[in-house]
Amino acid sequence: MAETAVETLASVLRTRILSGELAPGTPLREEALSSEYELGRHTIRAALRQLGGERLVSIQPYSGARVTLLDDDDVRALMQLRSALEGEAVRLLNRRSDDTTLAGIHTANDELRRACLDSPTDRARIERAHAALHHAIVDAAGSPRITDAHARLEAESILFLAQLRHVLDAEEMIRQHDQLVGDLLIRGEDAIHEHLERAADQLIAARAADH
Amino acid sequence: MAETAVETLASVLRTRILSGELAPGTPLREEALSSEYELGRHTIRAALRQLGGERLVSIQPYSGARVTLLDDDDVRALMQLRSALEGEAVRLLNRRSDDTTLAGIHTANDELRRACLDSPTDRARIERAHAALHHAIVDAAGSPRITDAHARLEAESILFLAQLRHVLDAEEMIRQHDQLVGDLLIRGEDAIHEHLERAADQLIAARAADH
DNA sequence: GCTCGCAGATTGTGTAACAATCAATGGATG
DNA sequence: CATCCATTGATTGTTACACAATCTGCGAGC
Repeated sequence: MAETAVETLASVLRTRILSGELAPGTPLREEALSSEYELGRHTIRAALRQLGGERLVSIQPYSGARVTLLDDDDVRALMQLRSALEGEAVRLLNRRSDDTTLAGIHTANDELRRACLDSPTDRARIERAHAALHHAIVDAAGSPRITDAHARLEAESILFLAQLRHVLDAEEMIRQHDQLVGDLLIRGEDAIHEHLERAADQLIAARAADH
Repeated sequence: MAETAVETLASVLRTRILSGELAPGTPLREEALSSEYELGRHTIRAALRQLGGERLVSIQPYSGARVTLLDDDDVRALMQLRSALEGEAVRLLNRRSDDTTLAGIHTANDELRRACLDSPTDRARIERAHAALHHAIVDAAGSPRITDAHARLEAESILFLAQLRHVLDAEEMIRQHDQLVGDLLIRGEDAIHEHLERAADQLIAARAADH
């Protein structure tokens, strides 16, 4: 059955990164990981290389690996991809749009609201709920292919959310998503395009502000 | 200035894979690469792990790395992403649609036709031209963010083309793209959605045929 | 205060060795 | 003759050690 050490390590680190425990920018030192997990340095390096290929960590020669900090271009490219894909999902959704398919979206939005109100400081929970809502929207389109395609962007999207933490408080999070869900049927794809573009703009503007 | 050995190796292998010199399914043996490039096995392994993260090679425990063979689900997810993105590009394109922006598309299509007629056996050249045409369509939308997002899918798209080789001959390639370019302005995004879906279906059907 | 250079820390790469697993070969058996 | 199983050879997975290459921060000297 043999899951190799490199694979398990990569998957553990991936989880720690996506949960926000390892924040974007955090350095990942080989010796530290080596003694923490009791694995040889080469094993660590292989796992880091793999995560590098997945864009979850960035590797600078002779300076080491750190959790990826998405730069402005990364953010815009990622959001454009999501925008195109989620927009397509919404278009399909509005073509079928029976009430049962929308139930999942409202449930997910309620869950997000509850997370924001119950535990506004537990960002990991909020981010999971946030990702789940967007996932639900894509799912509601009823195309397994779109769901697959969206899943491929999910890891990086969560990385984006981890950076958005300091920009968007829980209240604003609720407000924006209530509006999104309310507008979905009326304004269609434009609603989600705007929603995603606003998020990207907010992060980029906030970063420009602390110059 | 120090480009590390792992990086150069990864980039050399990437090029060889995307040029089609290393066909999908080809095994990549560590010892062989080690003596071919005169590098230690660990260096090879690190590069392979990175390419694994980029999805260009698939690594099976204790059985080694091979150039990724996209399965049906991979193909559908990739095409759905491209479809959403290129569809978005076409929508933008038709909103501006001045003649100069279209010139690039026609040039690229002419180049593709020339490649198919001049050297129908030089698949690498045809694939470059093919990728360039789709790239030109996305470029014509005039949004650098969409271009960025599309670039991220390009490597895997070329991998898809490498597998499409045995399914689509040069003649059919010309026909489908002449139709696509002709329909772009009239039918808009639907034209490109159909174009991409047909390509995916053809590959999947052909594979089902040799069971 | 600034620059230079040195020293320590960290990463990059290689070699050697061995364990773990796979794959194919070949017999033993029905 | 076909089938199953075991052995063997090839390949990958992992480690330890060594050393080179490079970065980084700190202090000496100006």
